[in-house]
Amino acid sequence: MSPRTPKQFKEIREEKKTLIMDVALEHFAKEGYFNTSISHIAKHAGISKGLMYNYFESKEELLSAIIERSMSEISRNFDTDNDGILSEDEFEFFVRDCFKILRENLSFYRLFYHLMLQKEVRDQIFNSFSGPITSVESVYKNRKNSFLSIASKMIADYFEKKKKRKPSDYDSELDMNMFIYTIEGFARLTAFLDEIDSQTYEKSINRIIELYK
Amino acid sequence: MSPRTPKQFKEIREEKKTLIMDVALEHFAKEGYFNTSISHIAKHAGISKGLMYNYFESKEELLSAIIERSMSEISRNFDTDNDGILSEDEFEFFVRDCFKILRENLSFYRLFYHLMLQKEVRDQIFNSFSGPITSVESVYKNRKNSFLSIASKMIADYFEKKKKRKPSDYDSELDMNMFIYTIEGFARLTAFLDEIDSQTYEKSINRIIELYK
Amino acid sequence: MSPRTPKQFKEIREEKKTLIMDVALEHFAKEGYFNTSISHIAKHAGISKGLMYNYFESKEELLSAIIERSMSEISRNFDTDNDGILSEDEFEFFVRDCFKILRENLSFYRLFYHLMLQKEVRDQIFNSFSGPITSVESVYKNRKNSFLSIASKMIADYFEKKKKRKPSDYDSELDMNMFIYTIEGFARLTAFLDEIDSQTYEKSINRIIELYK
Amino acid sequence: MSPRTPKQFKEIREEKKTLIMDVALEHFAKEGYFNTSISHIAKHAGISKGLMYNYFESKEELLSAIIERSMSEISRNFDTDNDGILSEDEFEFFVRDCFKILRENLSFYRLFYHLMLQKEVRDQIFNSFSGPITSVESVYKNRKNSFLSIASKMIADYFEKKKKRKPSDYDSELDMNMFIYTIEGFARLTAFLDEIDSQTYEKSINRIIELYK
DNA sequence: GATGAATGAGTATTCATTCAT
DNA sequence: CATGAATGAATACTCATTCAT
Repeated sequence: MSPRTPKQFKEIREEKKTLIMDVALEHFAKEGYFNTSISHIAKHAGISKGLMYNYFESKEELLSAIIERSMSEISRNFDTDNDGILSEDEFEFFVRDCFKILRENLSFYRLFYHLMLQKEVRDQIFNSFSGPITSVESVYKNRKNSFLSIASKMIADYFEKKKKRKPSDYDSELDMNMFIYTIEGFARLTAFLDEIDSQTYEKSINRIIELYK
Repeated sequence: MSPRTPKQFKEIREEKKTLIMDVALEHFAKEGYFNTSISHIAKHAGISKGLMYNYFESKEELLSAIIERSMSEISRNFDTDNDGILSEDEFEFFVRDCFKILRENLSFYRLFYHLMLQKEVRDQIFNSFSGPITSVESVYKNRKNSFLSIASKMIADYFEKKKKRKPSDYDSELDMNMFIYTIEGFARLTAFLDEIDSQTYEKSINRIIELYK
Repeated sequence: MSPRTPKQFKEIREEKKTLIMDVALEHFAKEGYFNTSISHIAKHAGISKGLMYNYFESKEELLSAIIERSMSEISRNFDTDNDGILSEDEFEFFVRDCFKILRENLSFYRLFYHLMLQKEVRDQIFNSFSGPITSVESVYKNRKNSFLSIASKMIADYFEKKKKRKPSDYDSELDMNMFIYTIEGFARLTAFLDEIDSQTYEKSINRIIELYK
Repeated sequence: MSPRTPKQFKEIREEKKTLIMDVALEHFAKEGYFNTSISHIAKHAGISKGLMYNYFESKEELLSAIIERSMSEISRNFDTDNDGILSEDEFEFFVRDCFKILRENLSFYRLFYHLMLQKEVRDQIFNSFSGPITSVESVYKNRKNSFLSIASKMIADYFEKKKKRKPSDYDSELDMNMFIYTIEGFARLTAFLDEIDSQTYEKSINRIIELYK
């Protein structure tokens, strides 16, 4: 009966927020953002509609929070204890990381494809979000300081560096593009698989590394 | 004074239907299916809301018709004057064809990604549609006779055949998967580009062919 | 190739009108007036929507015409070659007539019940329509000169006259009401029967006559 | 400050539901089901259109709920504290009950005639509804256990029993039919009367009892 | 006369959001 | 913090009616 401490309140708030976001992401990714009503989310989260608005200002803000959280998680999970420059081994880790994270965020990934059409969503994902990796000094000036920009930059740098190991006619940009296409396609096709076969999955990753390391 | 002939009526219908579908696809692909209202489409097509329903039973049916038309166009444009077995040169043509068609159907492609979440849409695209290429006898029995199944089959056969030209440890399935990932990723990233740089585009295609022919 | 005579034109017009009204009545009585669209009627009558409006000014006017026609037919079929005063035998004929006509106009009767709620319809049926029996001089001044009023009057007169044959405590009005309730209920229940059993039907009529002659 | 208790919520819901159904029945019975829009009902009930859908899934469901409620009320009001077998006195009570209830449910009765055309409505009224009188064991096996079936059965039994008191040539079925026609016609004509004259009403009921007891 | 494309006002229905309690 | 009744603007869809040909 003793009143909860402010800390407990905050914890409860965070828990509820997390719950709502989890449920929302699940349904957004399964039935689509537009086909999922606030009522539906509230019911499945076991709360009232009104409470939802206690935590999120609007449906759009809820979506935003979900995207932000997922992007944040993704970036946090990346091993970025380095100077932003990838050695060959680090590149391999980097790729493996990407796909580990993909598997752990399939729902989000699906939702992301669904929402790609909305310019605001693209903007949020590519520009607005700034993760914790703000230390890389070499981020291009004309790009937003987002996790994705930084990752792009790291990849670009890696392929640029790769040139040194390659014959003079090596086209690093083209090679990088091929790499990007491959991981993108692999990610997309994986995201819409009903079930992932671990063996095939691993084999594909190994091959991608073999091809582009 | 005399009433229009049935032929004239049919022409009017066909023209209007095409107009509506064109406008709808444009807006579906730009603002998203769910954010595009029938009113909006009607206004931009310069017709009344009611007329839309003279041609399409519902918004969903309009979408369906658009998908079907695009799939039909795509399949019609494929050079399929062959036995379903691709020689090396034909494979090259096939890949080039794919990307030519992609460029000509960017709007549809975007919409397609947007709608991937909806199972019914996936079903329609992967199963329901049967284009004119029904002559390939070797289509797997347990697959629907759709254009996409046939294309998949042709690709699978090509990579299987490729084995003969390759060392004994050649893993055709893995190679095929890499190929599919690459074209898929290339397609997807291209679809969401604001503008396509023809040179980069061609270069990428050439490289894909070089890598997987 | 010779141009049709005005008479032929008129015949064609009448035929088409009849066709439309027949089809409309059929569907109005089956699916209800409000659930039957003009398109539906036109399609089933094998004509265009536009042509319908060539014959009838509106859907309501079509309904009106149907009611008028049915009422007219009904009144025409009544044996009214008399002075409006029913002898006992004539009463019997009158009752039999009523139910013969009912059987021949079941669709209309059903529709009539459906529309009873609409005051305009009740008005049209009870007041507006004036059949050919305008010769009965004794029609109450404060009633409209319609077929139904006249029939009511004839029945009222009959029961009034019946008094002479009955004991002094005979309540002709009450008896008449019972008669009216019985035929009304019989009519209504018959109208919504899926199929009429002729034997039961005749037996009921005979009994009604027996009871109220 | 404290939120409403579930009980309070339930009360609000019940009250509003009742209000909506009352207003809807009133207007359905006056202007007809098809001519009464949800907007119209909402306006007259002093609520928003949206709220209606908080209580009823659709206009049709609202109608259904009204029918069910009326049928339930009607059956509840019948004195059925007996074994389903009517003595002569009980028969008299039964008839008087019928017409008391009729007077109390004139709106519903009018609506009922209006909707008779719709097969679904007939089905709901004759079959679906099962009131509390489920104790009568002799309900025919092949009939639904609805209030109307049970009432029919009780009447049929009564007339069958009446045979014993009557001469050998007494046709109980015919007599029963006459009875049913009379009450049906009386009910129908009463339902569409602008105003009921109590004296005539009572007199008619007395006469019906006198004739068919 | 005859056609059916075209209109637009009207209707049911949905759903994010607010708010009294 | 929590509830769910209440709102209203938006949306898909219908259909009687008009009109150019």
